[in-house]
Amino acid sequence: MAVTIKDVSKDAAVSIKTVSRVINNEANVAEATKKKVLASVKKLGFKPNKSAQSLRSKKSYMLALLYDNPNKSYLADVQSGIFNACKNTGYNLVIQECDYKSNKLKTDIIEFVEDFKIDGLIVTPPLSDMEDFLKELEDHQIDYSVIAPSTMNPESLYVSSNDYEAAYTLTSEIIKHGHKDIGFIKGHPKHSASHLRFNGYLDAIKNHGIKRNDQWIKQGNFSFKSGFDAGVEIFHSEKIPTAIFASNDSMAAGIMKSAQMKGMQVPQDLSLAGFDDSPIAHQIWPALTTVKQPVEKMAAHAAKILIAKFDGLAEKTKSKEFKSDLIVRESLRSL
Amino acid sequence: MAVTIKDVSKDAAVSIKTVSRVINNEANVAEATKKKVLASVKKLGFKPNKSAQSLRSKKSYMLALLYDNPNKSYLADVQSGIFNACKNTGYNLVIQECDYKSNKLKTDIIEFVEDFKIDGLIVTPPLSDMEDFLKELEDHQIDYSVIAPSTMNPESLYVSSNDYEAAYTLTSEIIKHGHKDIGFIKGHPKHSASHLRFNGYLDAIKNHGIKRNDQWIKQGNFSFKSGFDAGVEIFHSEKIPTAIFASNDSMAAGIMKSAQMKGMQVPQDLSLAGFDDSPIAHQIWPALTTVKQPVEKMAAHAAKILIAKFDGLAEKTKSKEFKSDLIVRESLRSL
DNA sequence: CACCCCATTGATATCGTTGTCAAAGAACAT
DNA sequence: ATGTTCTTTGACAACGATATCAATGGGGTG
Repeated sequence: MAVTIKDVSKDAAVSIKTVSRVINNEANVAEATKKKVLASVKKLGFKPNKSAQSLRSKKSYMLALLYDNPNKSYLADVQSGIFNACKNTGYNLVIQECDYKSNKLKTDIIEFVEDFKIDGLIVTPPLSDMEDFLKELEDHQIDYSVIAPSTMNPESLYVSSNDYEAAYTLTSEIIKHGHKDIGFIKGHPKHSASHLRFNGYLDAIKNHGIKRNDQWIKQGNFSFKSGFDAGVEIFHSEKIPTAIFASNDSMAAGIMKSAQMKGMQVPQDLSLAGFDDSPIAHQIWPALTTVKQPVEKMAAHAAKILIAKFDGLAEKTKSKEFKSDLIVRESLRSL
Repeated sequence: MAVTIKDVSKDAAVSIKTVSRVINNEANVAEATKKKVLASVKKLGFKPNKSAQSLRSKKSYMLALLYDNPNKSYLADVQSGIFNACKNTGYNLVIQECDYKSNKLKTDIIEFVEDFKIDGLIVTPPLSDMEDFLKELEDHQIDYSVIAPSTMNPESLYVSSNDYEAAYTLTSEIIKHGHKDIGFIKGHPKHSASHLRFNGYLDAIKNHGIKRNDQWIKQGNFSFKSGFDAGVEIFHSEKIPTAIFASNDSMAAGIMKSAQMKGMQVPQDLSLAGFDDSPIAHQIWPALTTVKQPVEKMAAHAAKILIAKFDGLAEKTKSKEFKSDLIVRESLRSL
């Protein structure tokens, strides 16, 4: 069988409680004792049994990722980031697909957490925008950290990105390229990012003295199809914009498709910009001008602050805003 | 605190062992007793404590998904499938990113499994092609089920797809459209699917009396860039094929980009086909002719046969081959 | 020197299950 | 009627950690 705490205690000639103290980094253990125990731990290759720890301490060393997101590449990046943050911490990741529209959502998740003794949740959009859901988690004393929350409560754990600024910068860049007629495709109304990006666009054109034209502003939902449909609509207008900024890359790709089907060339007849720098952005031609968020890093940080909280290191690792990068590619041309 | 087995035993006026027997569906419990216990379980809302079960029985009720795959959409589909299969079974999913090139792979995974008492692994390409790795798992008596294995051992648990046939069918379809000059981009040499698809292509052209032209057959690695590079090379040939079949959609998109950059029109100047029906296939224009594998269903089945094995229902749920569908879209035109 | 305090340590109970094994009773054979 | 076997059940130990709380001993104080 595997090495247990008992074996270590025998080898180090101390009680099991002392071993427990050492491996849990508790205070009030003499330096010499600590060294002795750690030597035995290493020598025997002792690893605490997770189930036993979990049973006694009501912790599972499991984080859960909550998601309900159609964007597969986003999901994969988030996972990857969390995974990296968990490495060597003893924590692991369980994933949990949700339906944010389900009215059983709250009870399901709470049951799941209590069932598996999940230590903490990492919540992604659009769940991160559901205030009542987060409230419910708090009521049940469930720890969580939010990626891209709609309101940044300094008490809570979150990572955010500067969507507003990034959209402002990208819009300004389009204007710098000589464009004045700039359309915009809004994202899913339930995502707070949609509003931030839209406001960034609005403020940018306003500050550059460009008047808003609602014929060129369409509601999308982040899906390729919604971008395609928005494109079809816009291209039916009597006047067509010279550039369109879509709130994400999928929708930008949708617009590109509808433009190309109409016989328009990108960027000769129409400049395009997206958001996210998802794989599609450079897998189409011309490649999309877009904004790259450090999704992996953000997710990793979200996991880190949770784990830091559990390990009592909350002071060191705090909620944080991440900066996005503008990536200019061929889909944007100068007029 | 939560309801425990003790509470149930009191309520049902039986011993805790009997309750345990009932919830574990063990034999030799009188029908009347069983009913009584189940009534109490329901009444009190009893749920076994996973940590305690795990500690005592050395099971974790956790499956782990092993992956090392650059294709994010594939990963998301696999996850989704497994997730659905786990629903209502009491099992849950942990994900584990691996590096198939690492020489620590074997020990890392075995350590992970033993550490977390993972009940079973679901192995995806390219790990599923590493015979020595799978052998190692068996040596350690670790249960696993393989998605798309290179050799189908009737003893082992696996789900496979008919890559060879699908590639044969797709190639035949291209030929039916009047093409005789058909290029092929091979996939990652470590994936067994690459060879199956290539062989399907080879046999199809041979059986239709078309001679193989190695100038139009390039080695790729499933990445967009490798497709792009292959396209650039092929378009440097003195004679250019009228159609190219790439072993996956990303590479097909890469070829499309290189063609479009050369001023060629798809499908007017070049027909294209991919494989996988990943999101990119219909997010570019013209949309790709491709092959759709029921990835989610396959992954779900992989999880099901594992769980069935644990629950002793192995007879009912067996390894299985899944059929792919041909999807003809605009990227393929008749000559 | 007696006293107290605090840091350090260990014996033992405990978490909530499942495993072992024996006992009780029913069913069957002799 | 008696012995044998099989089904059903329960008492209690065990899994491997952490929690409680008391014991020990060295150092400081008056």
